[in-house]
Amino acid sequence: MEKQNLINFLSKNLDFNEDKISLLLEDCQVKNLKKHEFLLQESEFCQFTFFVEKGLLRQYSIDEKGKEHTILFAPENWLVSDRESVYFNQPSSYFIQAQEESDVVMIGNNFFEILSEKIPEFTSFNNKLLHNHIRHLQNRINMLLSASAEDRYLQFIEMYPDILLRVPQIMVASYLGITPESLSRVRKELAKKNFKN
Amino acid sequence: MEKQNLINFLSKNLDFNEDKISLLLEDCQVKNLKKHEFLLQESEFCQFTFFVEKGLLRQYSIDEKGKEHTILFAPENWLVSDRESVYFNQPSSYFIQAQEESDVVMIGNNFFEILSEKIPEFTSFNNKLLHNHIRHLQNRINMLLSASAEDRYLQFIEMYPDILLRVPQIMVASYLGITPESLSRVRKELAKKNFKN
DNA sequence: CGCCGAGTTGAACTGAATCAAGAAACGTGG
DNA sequence: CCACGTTTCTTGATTCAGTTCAACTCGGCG
Repeated sequence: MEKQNLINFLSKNLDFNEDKISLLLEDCQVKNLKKHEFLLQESEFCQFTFFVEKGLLRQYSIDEKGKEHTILFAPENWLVSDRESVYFNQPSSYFIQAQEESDVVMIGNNFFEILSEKIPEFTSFNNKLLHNHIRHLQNRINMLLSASAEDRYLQFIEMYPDILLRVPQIMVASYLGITPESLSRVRKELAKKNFKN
Repeated sequence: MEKQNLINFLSKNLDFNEDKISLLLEDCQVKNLKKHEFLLQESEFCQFTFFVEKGLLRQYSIDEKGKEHTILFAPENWLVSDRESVYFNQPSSYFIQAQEESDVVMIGNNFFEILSEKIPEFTSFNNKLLHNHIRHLQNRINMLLSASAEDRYLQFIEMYPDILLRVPQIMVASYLGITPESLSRVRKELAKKNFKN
């Protein structure tokens, strides 16, 4: 079944049997995306939360000078959305793009409410997701406030070793808030150090 | 009544009458803090969410090099907490300190659950708070990724004109992720520009 | 085969950090 | 309420991490 990862994800966290969840998910579409296809573009209203069944998504913004800033990489079993756009009904300032050929479950905005009604415990699960999100953002702010280019890169390797191998360096750089050239130099330095030790 | 701001805040958002809310808040302590007094210190477990009735709180971290990084300023009617510590039961990596003489309502960690039970609509209000928090953090990340020292300062003035006047520059600098010296120069430059125009 | 985006490297530049010193503002205890 | 020490703010000189610009290589894809 094409939504298997999402079903696992929910049934594991909700302790609700797979068949019932499968039933609830019936009217969520699954979309197959080619590499570089967009799920959301700047100024659009974000209509869905996306669950990545397969592949890799990237959420990013483009600033006034035309520079890309990667907000998030979302590999298998991750959720992506522009909560600001969804929740406050604003046009989004982000792009969400498939970085690889991907399968995505499109979760409508009202779906969470529906789920809350049918599964009481879903509310607290949703809460957990929000808290996780907050934790994640908070840590990133801390990193941006305190760490050098090298430290950021090391932290990134530690946290997302798999992603490093799946995206071009230029995008890692835009996640870390440094230029691709700087990242290239940081890597060179690290290689030198590791060779010495 | 000493919790009046919190009562207003909740009754406005919950459309629940003041007396009932007042009753529910009965077992929340109010604490008066002298300037520089701490509500939370690094490595402690955060036991409360704090609602600022009066005064100004600051949440910050200290990195390995001993530098302070301001996470948040919380003036009247703001909530502060280390959600990561509260929710995931971890020792906190933050300090929460009174920046002025302040009155704070201490909201116990189970209080939100209690409220959810008694006021069904509270759940969605809480949701809104979490989304707001996420929006706030997300915007800050965007700023840190894309804006220069001067831009950050201008954004700060725009967003928190009142706070600017209530805290030393050194703390604004630590919020913006720049040194106090740099902030001083940015201000000087801006003063020059404004004089010309 | 030829092209284009990604990565590397070098040289010059620059925004911000660091270090240092002096002036002003603050607060604490006598 | 004054006096003293501490913190904050400013300014200058210097340094440095990271950016910018430009040239060249490499690997993949049409």
